[in-house]
Amino acid sequence: MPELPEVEVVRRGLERWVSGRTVASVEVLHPRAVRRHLGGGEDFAARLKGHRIGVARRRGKYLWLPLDDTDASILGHLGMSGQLLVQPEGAPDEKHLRIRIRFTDSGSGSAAGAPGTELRFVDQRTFGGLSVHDNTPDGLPDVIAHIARDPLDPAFDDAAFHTALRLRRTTIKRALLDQSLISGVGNIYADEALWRSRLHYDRPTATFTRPRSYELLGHVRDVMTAALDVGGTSFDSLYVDVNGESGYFDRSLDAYGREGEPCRRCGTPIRRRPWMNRSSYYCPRCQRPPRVARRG
DNA sequence: CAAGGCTCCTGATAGC
DNA sequence: TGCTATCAGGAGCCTT
Repeated sequence: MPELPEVEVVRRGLERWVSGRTVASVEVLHPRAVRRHLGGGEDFAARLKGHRIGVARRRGKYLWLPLDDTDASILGHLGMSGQLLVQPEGAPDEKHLRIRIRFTDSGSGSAAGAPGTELRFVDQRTFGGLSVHDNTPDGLPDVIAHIARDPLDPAFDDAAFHTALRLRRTTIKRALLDQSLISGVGNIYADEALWRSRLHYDRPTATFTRPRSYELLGHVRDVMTAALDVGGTSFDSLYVDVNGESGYFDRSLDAYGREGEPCRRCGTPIRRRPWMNRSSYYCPRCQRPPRVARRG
């Protein structure tokens, strides 16, 4: 389940292995993988062919590859199970291979004799996908203009985040998952940051003081940075980075997925609660529910 | 306009 | 054995 750290690992892999290469051909093997591309698979392929890939960029969980000499980019989202793999040409197709992108510097067009590589989008659950969009004047694909900056972005405005949080009439975990308020945080890192902050997921955002908001942001950054340092999180074999290497940050999680296991601070068994059609993991002792009566 | 619920999808797993 | 139910969940879209 890729969140910001995992997507950043992928972005770095793309920058290393894909940026600067020119697209020779594109194969779309599953229409759902390009469903955000309004022109369909054929148009997607046509928009890429012959264009050189610029430096890979990322905002939150979105990443994009600018197409040089155009005002457009390939936008990608990994969804739940998406992978961008750089594979040797001729390697057996993955079971859930959705899109294949070949480059001019390999295969039959290769001047060197070395086997070339291709970029593959592999996605079991097909929540992710690739598409081409025009850029805004800021160089952002237009369809993600509503996505907020992420907490690792140097231009992220902590004070504005606190102000926005105070104005919301919602609870803290919902706010953390709202990509128009702060991007890159998913269910896993939300639970981890809340555990570190000793905050219950149902605490109303309107109760947040500035120090509390800042402390939470600090923990969000710390847990993401720690995950980045070990190359991303992996809970099953679905997530691997751009070169197919799994992360292992899941061994360092304190709350997520630890139902019944002792809290690493106080020993109380971690609880799992159904929440918004998913789960929230928290320590019932360290993260006390708000006193305010909850509806429902 | 904001908030919250629904839905898309596949595979692993549990229960009967 | 084989079926069904449940869970994983990001984010666009729709309703209230």
